[in-house]
Amino acid sequence: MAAKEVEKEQNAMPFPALDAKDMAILKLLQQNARITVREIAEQVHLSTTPVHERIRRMEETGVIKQYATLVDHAKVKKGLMVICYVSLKQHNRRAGARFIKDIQEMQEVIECYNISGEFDFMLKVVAENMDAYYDFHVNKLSQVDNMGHLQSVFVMGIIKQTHQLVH
Amino acid sequence: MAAKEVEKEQNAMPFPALDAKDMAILKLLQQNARITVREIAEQVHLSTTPVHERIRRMEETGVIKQYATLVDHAKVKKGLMVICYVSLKQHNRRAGARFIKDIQEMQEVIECYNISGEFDFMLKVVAENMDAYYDFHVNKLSQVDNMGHLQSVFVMGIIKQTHQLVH
DNA sequence: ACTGAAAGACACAGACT
DNA sequence: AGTCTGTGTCTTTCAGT
Repeated sequence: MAAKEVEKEQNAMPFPALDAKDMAILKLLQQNARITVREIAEQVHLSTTPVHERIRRMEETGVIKQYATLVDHAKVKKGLMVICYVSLKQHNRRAGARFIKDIQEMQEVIECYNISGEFDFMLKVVAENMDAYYDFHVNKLSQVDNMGHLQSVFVMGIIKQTHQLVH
Repeated sequence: MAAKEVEKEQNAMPFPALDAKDMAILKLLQQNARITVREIAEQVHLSTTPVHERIRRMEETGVIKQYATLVDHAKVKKGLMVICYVSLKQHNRRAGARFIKDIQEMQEVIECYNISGEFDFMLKVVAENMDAYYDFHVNKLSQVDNMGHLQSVFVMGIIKQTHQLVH
């Protein structure tokens, strides 16, 4: 398969509805991004050309966002995972945009969602250990402009972690 | 690259410390699981053989967990994301194990963590829409044995979502 | 551990049904 | 929208630093 990276405007194009064969292809790719087109073709009972064409189209239309390699947290010294809740002092557009920009630049923050409820954002943060997280919390996150309340919830165990949206 | 799937015992083997070249390889693979060995070799200033060997070793030792294809939630009809907090009534080992087994079988639950604080678990749930989530909440999640309190927080916007642990 | 070469497998494009 | 065929590129192995 090609070494070409998927980088498209995510919501730019309309896309035709995915049929059962597209879903079957996606399911296989989800589990193993490096499966060969041949192997997919065999399993979905097509030849390589249409499989190739369908994958190309799903890349183009943004159905496929990325081919990612998932790495063991602990083995790259990111053994601590923390869920962090944030509320801002002010809620105008400028303040929000500034916060978002800051968050996107922080390598420790691997996910950030705008959420309903008493807090404004939920962050997933990874760090080597508690010292590193404390440093991040006190010296980076707390220092962000317009920061209101902050609450940390520690992940003590990973029960399930998957990216399987298609079944 | 091979179409071989990575499926090893996650914590089974010891692994030698990763050096700077391993990290550089991991960084490239994280961003694009389908990059060619040749391209990696060029960028880290090695020939293909050692790159191939290093990747193979990181697969074996579980540093590389999976080559995954990441799919656009909305485009596969999983546009609604909900964070769901769960507390159990009883906290003995059997009750916990039973809950974990049930959760792992639910396709709607894509992540589940054991957490500190007033709740026992945090779940990330995806569904097509609010109706589908309501159905999941009332007819599946609430029905789980030993279920205590349940609280849902809705994701209104995705600010950041990455798997980049190595920089 | 690395380089370089060499064999076989693969992606990808083209002509056609 | 699909199968078949061919070309160039890639993975993967092996002998030699």
